[in-house]
Amino acid sequence: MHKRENAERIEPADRSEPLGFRPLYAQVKAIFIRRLADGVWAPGAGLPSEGQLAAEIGVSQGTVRKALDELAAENLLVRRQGRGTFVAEHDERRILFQFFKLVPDDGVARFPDSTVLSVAIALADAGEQQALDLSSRDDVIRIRRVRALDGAPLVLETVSLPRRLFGGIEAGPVPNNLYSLYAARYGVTVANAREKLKAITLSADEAALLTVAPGTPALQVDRLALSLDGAPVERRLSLCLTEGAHYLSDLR
Amino acid sequence: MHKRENAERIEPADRSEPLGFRPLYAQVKAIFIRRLADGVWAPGAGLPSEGQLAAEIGVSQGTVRKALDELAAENLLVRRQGRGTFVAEHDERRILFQFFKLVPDDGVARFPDSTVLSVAIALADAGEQQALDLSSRDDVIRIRRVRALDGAPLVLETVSLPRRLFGGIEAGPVPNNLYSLYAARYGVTVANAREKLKAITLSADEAALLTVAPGTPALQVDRLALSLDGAPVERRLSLCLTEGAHYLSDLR
DNA sequence: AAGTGGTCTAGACCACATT
DNA sequence: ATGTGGTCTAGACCACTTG
Repeated sequence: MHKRENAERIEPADRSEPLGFRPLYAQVKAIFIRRLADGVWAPGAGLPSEGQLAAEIGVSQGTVRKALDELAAENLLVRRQGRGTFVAEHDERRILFQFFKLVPDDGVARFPDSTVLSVAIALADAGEQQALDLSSRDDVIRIRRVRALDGAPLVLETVSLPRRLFGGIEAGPVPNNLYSLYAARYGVTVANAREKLKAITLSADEAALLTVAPGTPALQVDRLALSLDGAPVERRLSLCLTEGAHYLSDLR
Repeated sequence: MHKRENAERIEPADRSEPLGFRPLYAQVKAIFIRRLADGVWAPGAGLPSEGQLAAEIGVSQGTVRKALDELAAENLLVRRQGRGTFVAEHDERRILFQFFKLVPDDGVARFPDSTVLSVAIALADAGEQQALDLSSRDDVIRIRRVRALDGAPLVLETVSLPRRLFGGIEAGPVPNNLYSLYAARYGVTVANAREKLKAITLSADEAALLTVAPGTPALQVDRLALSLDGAPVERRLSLCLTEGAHYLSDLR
C-alpha cells in the first residue's frame, strides 16, 4: 500500500541502532497501560472503539487490536463482542478466578467471608521490608482477619500495606474485597501476584484462632501483589487449613 | 478483495444454524493438534513454513499464523524468528519452567536427581481410579522415588500410570525425565497438568525416606497430567519438604 | 439499522538466522 | 542472498448487541 513512515510518530526513538527494537503495538500497549495506571480509564468504564483509538493514535486498527488483545489476555481489559472493550474490575468473579486458589475438596470455589481481628500501624519488619521494598523506618498498616466458609474458619490472613500508599485505610471499615477498595479509593490496580507456598505447623495462638488443635499442619501462602507498573503494593501472609480444601494450581 | 468461499473447504459443517460458529483458524488449529497427537509432527521436528501450510490447507497465511500462535502460547510449539516453527520438547528447561514449581528459598530452580525406590504393578486404588478414569479391574504401574537437590532429599514421589497406556515401562530403567520418555517411547505428549496442594504431616515411613523427623509438615502435591487430547495419563503424588524451598505460583 | 468486536484475506516490509 | 517468522496496513465481511 504505502510506505511506513509512522514508526516515529509515537516515539521518536532512535531506530538507527539495531538494538532494542520495539514494535508499534507494544508502544501503543504502553500508552494504554499508562492510561489505566493514571485512572484515565477507570475500572468498569468502556474504552473508545478500536477505530476511534486507531484514528486518535495514528496507527491501523489491526495494531490497536493487537495491543488490546494482549491487555485482555492479561485480564486488564475485558472484550465483549458487539458491546465494546471495558476496563476489568476486581469483582468477586475475577478474584475467585484469578487470585483465590483455595477450593473445597468437593464443590466449587466460593468467596469466603471475613472477620477482622485487628488493624494496626507499625514499623515494617524484615519480611515486609524485603517484600514491599521498604526501609526499616517505613510504616506498614497490618490487617489481621479470619476468613471462613460456611461458618468454618479456613484462613488466617495478615495483610501488610505500605502506609505511604494506603494511609488512612486503617480508619475506615475493612471490606471483604480489598482489591476493589485499593482501586476505588487509592487508584491502585493490582495487576498480578506471586505466591510462595510452604507447609508449616500452626502455633498455639494460630490454632486457637482457627479453632483447631495446636500442631495442625497448614498451608502457608506468602503473596506479593504487584500494581500495573510492577511495583509491590501488598503483602499477604495466609495460613490455610487444608483438611477439606486444597490449593488449585493449573500448569499450562 | 474477493468473496469468502472457503468456509466450507475444510469442514463442510452446516453454517446455516447460528449456533456453534467455529472460526477457520480454530479448525486449522484442530488439524495441527491432530498431527501432533498422531506423531506426524514429532517433538523437536520443524514444521513447514507458514506459507507452505497455508497453501496446503487452502487458507491465508494470516489464518495459519493465528493457529500457530495459539499453539505456541500453549507451549506445544516453539517459534523462532528466522529459523522456523518447531514441536516443543520436554527438555529440562521446559519442565523446570512449566512443571517444576519447587524452588529453593535462596537461589534459582534446578532439576533434582532421582533415586528409584520401587516399580510395581498393582490394581488401581480408589484415588487412581478416580484420577485416571480407570475401573477397579484396571492395572497401574507405580513408580516410587526420592528426588534430591545437592544430596538433600526434597520430594517423595509416587507416579501412577495406566498399564494400558504404558505397558512395559516397568521393565526398563526409570529416567529422571519421565515426560520425555512418554513422548519418545509411547507417543504420549503431556500437554498440561492440574495440581491440588495440601499441607500434611509425614508418617514415620515417609519421614524416614526423606531423612527427617516423623511429624514434620510437608506439602502434598497431587498432580494429574493430561495429554494433548485432554485424557488423563499420569497421576503423581509428591510429598515435598518446604524447610528450605517453596512452591512458586504465579497469578496473572 | 447501526455500532462493536471477531475473522479472513492480501500484500508490503522488517528483523533475524543461515547459507 | 535467501528463507523464516514478526509487524503493519487496508479492506471486506461476519457475529453479536443494542436501540
